[in-house]
This record gives sequence, C-alpha cells and structure tokens, in this order.
Amino acid sequence: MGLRERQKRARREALIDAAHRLVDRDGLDGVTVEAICADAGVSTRTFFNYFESKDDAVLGMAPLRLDPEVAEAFATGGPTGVLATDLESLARSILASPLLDRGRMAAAAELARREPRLLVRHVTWLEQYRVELEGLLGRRLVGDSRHLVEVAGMTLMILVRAAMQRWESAGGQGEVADHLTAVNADLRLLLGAGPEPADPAG
Amino acid sequence: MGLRERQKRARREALIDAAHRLVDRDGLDGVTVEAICADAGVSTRTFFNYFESKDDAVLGMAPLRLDPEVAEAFATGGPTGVLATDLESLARSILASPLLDRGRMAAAAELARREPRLLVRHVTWLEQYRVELEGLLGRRLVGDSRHLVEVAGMTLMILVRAAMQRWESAGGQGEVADHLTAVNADLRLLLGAGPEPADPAG
DNA sequence: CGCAAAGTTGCACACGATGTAAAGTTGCGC
DNA sequence: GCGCAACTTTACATCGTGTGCAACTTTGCG
Repeated sequence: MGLRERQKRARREALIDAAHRLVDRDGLDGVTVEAICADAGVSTRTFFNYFESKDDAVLGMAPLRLDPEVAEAFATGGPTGVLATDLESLARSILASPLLDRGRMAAAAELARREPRLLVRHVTWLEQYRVELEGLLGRRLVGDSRHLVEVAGMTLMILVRAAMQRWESAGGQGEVADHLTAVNADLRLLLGAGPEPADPAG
Repeated sequence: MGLRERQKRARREALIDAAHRLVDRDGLDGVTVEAICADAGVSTRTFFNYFESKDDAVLGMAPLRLDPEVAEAFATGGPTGVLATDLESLARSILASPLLDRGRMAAAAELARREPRLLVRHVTWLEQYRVELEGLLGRRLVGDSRHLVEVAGMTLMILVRAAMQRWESAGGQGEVADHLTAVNADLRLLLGAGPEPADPAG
C-alpha cells in the first residue's frame, strides 16, 4: 500500500477520532467542523473531501459496496433458495465489511445512543443503501410485485439495524452478524410465524 | 375556530403550496426558503416558525400524535390480542390522521419520487415517531426482551411506509390504510410464514 | 530529475437556521 | 367600542454548513 493511501487512511481516522473526542466532551452541537479540523490538523475544506457532513465523520461513514459474488449469488436464487434465510445471509455479508474497526465502531455507537440525530443519520445511510439493494432484490424476485421488493428491502434494513443494536447492547464484543439469527427469530415471533422453513437444497 | 387559527392554517398551506409549485418547477435544490416565502408572502423568519426545514415544508410535516384511547387499548393487549393483527391495527390508526389533505399529500408523494432526499426525510420522520411509539410497544410487550420491542417498532415502520407507497403507486385514491393488509400479507410471504393466526377473542 | 496526477488549502460565497427585540394583530373583558 | 394582554410576524444580526474554484504542494513513476 502506497504512502498516499496510508496518509489518506490516517487522515480519515484522525478526523474520526477527533470528532469522537470532541463530541464526547462538548456534545454534537457544541462542536464545529472547524474545531474537529483544528484537532486533526487539516483544513476545513479537506474535511469535506472526506465526509459529507459532521455527523458522517462521527459515524465514520463511507460508500459501502457489497461483494459482487455474494450479490450475484443472491440475485440468482442463492445461496439456499429460501428467501427468508437468504435475506439473513445477505445481511450477514453486509455486516461482514464494516466501515470502522471494532473500537471506533463501538465509540460511534456509544455516541449515537447519546445523540439521537446520529441514529437518524444512520437510518438515512441504511435507507440509501436499501435503494441500491433494491435492484438486487428486484432481480431475485422477478415476477413478484414491485411492492414485495420494497418490503423485502425494508426487512433487510431491519435485520441489519437490529443486529447492530444487539451487538452494541451486548458490549460491542464478537461479530455483529452473530446476532442476526436472533433478530430473525424475533421477527417471526412477532408475526406469529412458525419456525423458519427448511432448506430445500438439503 | 377563531381568526388567528384560520390564518395560521392558511399560512401553513400557502407555504406548502408555494413549496410544491417552486420545487416542481426548479427542483429541491433550485429553490431557496427565501423564494418560497416571497411566493407565500411571509418573511423567512416566519417560515421557520412553521417548519423546521425546507424539506419539511414540502412534505407538510407536523408533530403527529396518536389517539390516546387507541394507544391505551394497544398497550393493554388490545384490540384483538394477536400481536401481528394489533400492529396492523395500530398502523391503521396512525394512517387515519393524515397531516395533509389528499391533494397535497399526493403532490408531496409525487415530488418525493423525484427527489430522493425527501424520501429520506420521510423515513427520518417515521424514525422519530418510532422512538415515541417504543414506550407504547414496551408496555404491550412487558416481559419480553427490549430487542423484541425494537423489532416491533421497526416492523410498524414498515407497515406504515409500505402502505403509503402502495397508496401513492395506486394513484392516490382511497384510504392509505386500505393497503395495510396487503403489506402484511407480503411480509408473511417474505418470511415464509403461514397465514395470520386467528383472533382468539372471536 | 522532472513531469503528471492526486490531493490539500485558502478564499469567497450562498444558504440554512436560530436568537433577540421591536412592531403589529388578535382576542377578550369591560 | 376601548384598551390591555397574549400571541405572531417581522427585521436584523449572526453563526455554521457545505461547495466551487484556483493556486499550491506532495506523491508516483518513468
């Protein structure tokens, strides 16, 4: 990895850390982008080359992309053929490529608990991601109604979001994806649905 | 209803209509709050006495409150006792008190299709509403895990949101709530769940 | 070493959003 | 009707976010 790339990563992390430190001390609205930049040692203009907004820096957001192989497998009916199971599997892939390391992710989650606006921002991010994924879901559910695709996208959001909540409330240990089966179970419980259908492929 | 109240309503609607007209013509980012105010004939400062942001004016947002009787009934196990059914029923109550008349609501939905940011804002609004409702859900699900309550809140969001999408895609005719059963059915289909459990109370 | 690409920086600027205090309306008791 | 009290709008000042642009600096590479 070249120097340029390392510097970029370092700056990005410096900005995130500065944001965490200052927001923790002064609250989200008590901190200006300018202050974060002073702390991180870059110009304000540079800040906006890295993040779209102050909130994004705290959450460490970056454009998220899904493994093309996983996407293709899902779109063509895989990996098991059972929609509910495959949705969970897709959520697992999403959660497998975290934008932040464990420590910073936990810090961001902690701050998000104290600053509701950050939670809202997080939902916004998921929402944009959902729109992107709708193409994928549409391919998988070709022949079904457009509305089913929308519901599938929203359900996927629930899986990801609820799993992250559980991970954080469990102390930020282990893998986020490990909470997915519990979320799925709760969802079924809620709807009075029976246990998950068996895998027809074996 | 006194003059003061009527004027307030008229100003609010004038602002919404001006926002719709201008955003339709110039796009969301091509319109300034100042322009909307000029069109509606009020000062910019007044605008922010009515709406928190430009986007809110287009969506005609206002603090939403649920009928206390409905809330109480839900919290204490009603109306049917079947959670899935009662969630749908709760969603029906939410959708029964629209913030806008049919025409303006359709206009807002139309603009939201063209301006993704408005969709995101709408989700944000639902999200804040979800947080408020979590107290209610917590009472109903006392004894269950906090996580189940969270999933229930998110599911409720899906019901409301998907129903609105269907209403709009059906041409904005009839009642939004009429699409709820279809959403519920899709959700069950998605999870491979069977038909809705019967009402134990009858 | 020297060029090209990438990235940072300062500057200017538009707009969103809020606090404050003054001016203007409305509601209401009399 | 009168006049006071409550409420709203309004103008003004101000701060912070976010972006376009052009100049400068640094890195990658032959």
